[in-house]
Amino acid sequence: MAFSKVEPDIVMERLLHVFRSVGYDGASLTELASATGLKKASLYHRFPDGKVGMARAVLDHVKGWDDSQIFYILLSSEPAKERLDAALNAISVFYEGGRLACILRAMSHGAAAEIFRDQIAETFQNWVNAFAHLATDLGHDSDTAQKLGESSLVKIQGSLILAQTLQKPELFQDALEAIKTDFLK
Amino acid sequence: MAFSKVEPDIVMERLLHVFRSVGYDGASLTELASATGLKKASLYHRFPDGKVGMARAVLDHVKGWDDSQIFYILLSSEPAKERLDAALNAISVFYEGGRLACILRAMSHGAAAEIFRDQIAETFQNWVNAFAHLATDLGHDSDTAQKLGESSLVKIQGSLILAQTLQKPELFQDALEAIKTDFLK
DNA sequence: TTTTAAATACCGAACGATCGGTAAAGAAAA
DNA sequence: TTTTCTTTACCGATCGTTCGGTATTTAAAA
Repeated sequence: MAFSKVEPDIVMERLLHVFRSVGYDGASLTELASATGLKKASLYHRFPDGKVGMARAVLDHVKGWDDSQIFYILLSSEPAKERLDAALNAISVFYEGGRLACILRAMSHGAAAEIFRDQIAETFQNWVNAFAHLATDLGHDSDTAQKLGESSLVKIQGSLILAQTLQKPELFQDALEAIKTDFLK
Repeated sequence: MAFSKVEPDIVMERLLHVFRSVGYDGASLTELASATGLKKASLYHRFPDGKVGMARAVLDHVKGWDDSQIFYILLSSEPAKERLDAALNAISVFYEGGRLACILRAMSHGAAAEIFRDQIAETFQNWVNAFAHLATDLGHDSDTAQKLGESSLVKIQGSLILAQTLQKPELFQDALEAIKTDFLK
């Protein structure tokens, strides 16, 4: 690498921030460029596939975060209750306590929906499965565990929407608490 | 009105369908025109404020639906349990059993977010309040009723997202069932 | 009842602005 | 010097929007 005025990690963070804030269609190259501090053509040097490539890179980046921060924790060999606490804490950090939107939801409308539908569905399903796995470790039967996995994602996604539109981040924290209660019941 | 190739009700339905499907930024005038059967210039005759005016009209239309189909039912003088059933049924119909997205969520990204933020927040709050009111009628105390109102919206919104991305509409029906269980507990 | 004028609705064509994207040249690192 | 990265300048396409003009309907005048 010759030189880079802006570190790749920073670029990734900024792209993620723009996409999750305004959605795929709402994110113009002009905004992506000014947010990253790179000119449009420089973005195309780093992402030869353009806007689609940037979005794909962001989704891959998030997938890596999921693997290391969520699935790794939920499926580790620690005591089940500690795993649940650790995962919910990591989730709370990632969404800044309910102040940031979910990138998967932001990519589920318009032009991006068709391109990334399968990848988004797979990620959601992985989340459901990981939570369901933890539920079985906590003694729930298979059917109940599946329902708990689904309801966890429902509560995370739904509370993020309400937290942001009503500007009440505590609704997100309440939802995380409710998930914990459900699992330990 | 002189003459009208396409009935206003039809136009409203088509606009609603496009906006909720692809979001505000994702809905181009070209698509809105072809969906309604009107040319772009004709859309501007009916909606002098252009795309923003169309979105506002759609949100007003949905507000009217909320008032007559949800709030009217939830706050009527019928027995509380029957009100709950009727409201959940109406909601299920409006979202076609989980196959259609929420227009409010679709308008929460990008350019539309800034324009309609207050109106969207108000509508969500009205939903929460209506559900909370019903909860008190069912004998729940004030705090519990508030939580039930919030969790109802969380489940509706969250399950709509999962139902559509995972293409499993039954997740939405499950959520409606869960709401009923929560209220009657 | 017929004629005429106003009002209403629609549409083709074009507007300036912005979209995502690219080619070529300059500058820094190797 | 070669390679890597950034930059300026630009492209065609599409964006939301507007204009000039044409149907169709309503209503007043004759």
